[in-house]
Amino acid sequence: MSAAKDEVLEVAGRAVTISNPDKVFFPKSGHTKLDLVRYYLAVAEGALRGVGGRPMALKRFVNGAEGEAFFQKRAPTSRPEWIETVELSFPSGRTAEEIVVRDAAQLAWIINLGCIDLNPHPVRAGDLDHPDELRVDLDPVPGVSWAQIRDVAMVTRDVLKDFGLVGWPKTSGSRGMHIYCRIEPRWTFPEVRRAAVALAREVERRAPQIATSRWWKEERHGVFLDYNQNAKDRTVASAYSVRPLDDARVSTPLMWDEVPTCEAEAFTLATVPRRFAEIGDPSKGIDEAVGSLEALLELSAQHEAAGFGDAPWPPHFAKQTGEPSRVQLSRRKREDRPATPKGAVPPPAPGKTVGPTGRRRTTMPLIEIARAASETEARAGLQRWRARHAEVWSHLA
DNA sequence: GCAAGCA
DNA sequence: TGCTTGCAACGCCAA
DNA sequence: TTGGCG
Ligand SMILES: [Mn+2]
Ligand SMILES: [Mn+2]
Repeated sequence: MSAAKDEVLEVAGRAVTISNPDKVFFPKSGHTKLDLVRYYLAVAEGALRGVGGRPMALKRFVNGAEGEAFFQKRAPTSRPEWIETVELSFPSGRTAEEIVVRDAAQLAWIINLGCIDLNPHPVRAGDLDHPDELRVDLDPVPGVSWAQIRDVAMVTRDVLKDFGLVGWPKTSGSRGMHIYCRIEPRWTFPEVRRAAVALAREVERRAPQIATSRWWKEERHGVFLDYNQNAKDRTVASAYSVRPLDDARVSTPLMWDEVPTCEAEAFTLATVPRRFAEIGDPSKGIDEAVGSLEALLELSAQHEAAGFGDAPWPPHFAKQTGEPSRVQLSRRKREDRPATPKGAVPPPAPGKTVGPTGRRRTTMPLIEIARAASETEARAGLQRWRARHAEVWSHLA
C-alpha cells in the first residue's frame, strides 16, 4: 500500500469513494482493491444482468481474498440514500434489510465494502416469494476431473431442453459450473426446489457414472447437482463474480459450444474484461428465454408415485412435511438401514427402452469402429458418438 | 470497512 | 488526532 | 453434545 488516500470515482452520475484503493486484495496475483472495482465496472452490463433487482447477501473480505470473510445480510446503516434495500423475512420471524443493486454506482459501492463475489437471491425485489431463476449448481466431489463436469453440464443441457427449459451455463469460478434457467415467477421456493430435485435425479439416471443427486457427501460420486441451493435464503455467486482465490478467477458465462472445451482457469479478473469487450455477454438473452417448471414438476410427481419423494433439506431448515429422515446412511440406526441399498433414482417412465417391434433395444452406449471404411471416417464417427453420449465419454479411462 | 469510544 | 474495539447470516435435525 | 451441509 503506497498512498493511503481515498479514490473518488464518478460512476453512473454519482461519486463513489473507494477506501484503501491500493490495498492488495489478491497477494498471489497482485490485484488491488481498485483493480477489483475497475474490473466490475468493465463488465458492469453483464454483472448487473446477474444481480440486477435482486436482494443479495454480502460476503465481505475486508482484508482481501486471503483474509477471513464474514457474511452480512443487513445493509450497513450508514449508506448513501441511493443504496436501495428490501426487507426479507425469515421463518424465525426475524427480518433483514438487504441491499438491491441496479446500477454501476451501487455495484462499485458494495465492492468497496470488501465484497469480492456477489451473492444474489433467485428472486427480484418486487416478488420475494417467487423465484424467476432455477439454478443448477454442479459441485464436483474432490478429485473429479473438469472433463466430467463439462460432460455433466452437457447432459444437464439435454435434460433441460427435454423439459422445455433453456439453460445458460457459466463456470462457477471455483471448482464447478452453474446453469441457470429463467422461469416465470409462478412457483414458490419449495416448488422450485422440488423441480431441481427431479432434474438432478433425471441427470443422474442418464449419467449414473458421473452424476449424483445425493445430499450426503459419503454417498456422492462424480458431480453433485446441488438441488438444495434452490431453497429459500440460499444464494449462489452470480455471473461475472470474482472468486476469492489466488488467481482471481471469474464465474464466466459461456456459449454452449464453448462448454465441451472450456478451461475454468482461463477466466480471471485479468482476462475476462477483454473477452467481454470482444464477444459481449453470452447470457445476454437470458431474460427473454422465460420457461415453465410444469414439465419438471410433472416428472417430480412421477418420482413421488414411484416411491421417490422429497430429498433431505440442509441444516438450519425446519423439518419439512414429507422430508425423509435427515441423516446419512452411516449414522442411521441399524434397524432403519435398508437391507439392500435403495438407489437414488427412480426408473424411467414406461415405454422408453422398448422399440415398436417389442424387441428390447440396446440401452447402453456402444461404440463401433471396426465397421468404418476408413480411419478418418472412424474418427469422425467417434466424435459424433462423443457428442451424443457426453454422459460417459469423460468416464472412459 | 466503519463508527464509536477512549487516551 | 490516532488508536482500539465491536460488529457484520441463516439457526434445525438425528443419534 | 456432536456432526450433518452451502
Ligand atoms: Mn457450487
Ligand atoms: Mn453447492
